[in-house]
Amino acid sequence: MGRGKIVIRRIDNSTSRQVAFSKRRNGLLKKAKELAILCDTEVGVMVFSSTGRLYEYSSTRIVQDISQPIKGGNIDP
Amino acid sequence: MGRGKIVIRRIDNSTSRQVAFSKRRNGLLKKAKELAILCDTEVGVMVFSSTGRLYEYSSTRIVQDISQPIKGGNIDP
DNA sequence: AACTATTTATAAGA
DNA sequence: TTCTTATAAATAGTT
Repeated sequence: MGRGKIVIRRIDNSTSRQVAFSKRRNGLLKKAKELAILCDTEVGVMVFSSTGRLYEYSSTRIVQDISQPIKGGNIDP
Repeated sequence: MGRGKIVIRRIDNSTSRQVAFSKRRNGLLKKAKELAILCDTEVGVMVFSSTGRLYEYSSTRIVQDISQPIKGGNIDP
């Protein structure tokens, strides 16, 4: 999908790899969102950069939901 | 990316929605794998069909890893 | 499931 | 890093 065909293999050049990461990460999250909306399904995507930064998408608030104390539960007294 | 442009909104027709789900789900998983390989990063994708079936991709074996007892740990004595 | 016209994503370059 | 553009790739509609 670009000026030239590429093979799917680790990009050696660090700068090129970073640029590709930024572009493709955005593309992946966009696709995930489209899939969830168009097909009315649950989709979750997690991407970690090499520096450990998290980029994510989820069609529902799974993580946020459990971050709240459970009423009458035994996790957060 | 097709014969006609579409708007990103739930596909009403059940058959069309199922077809789109199959095509786009595959596309998303492919993209996730490409991102992980090209950019040497950790990527995880989960997709649930409307019937609850799971389709997933992960660049590393996060879930499988913790399914094994931790040596000297306190989880599985 | 296969086919293709088109749209979309994106590689390379500025 | 952001914008541009040529081209590869994904996919919508069709068969």
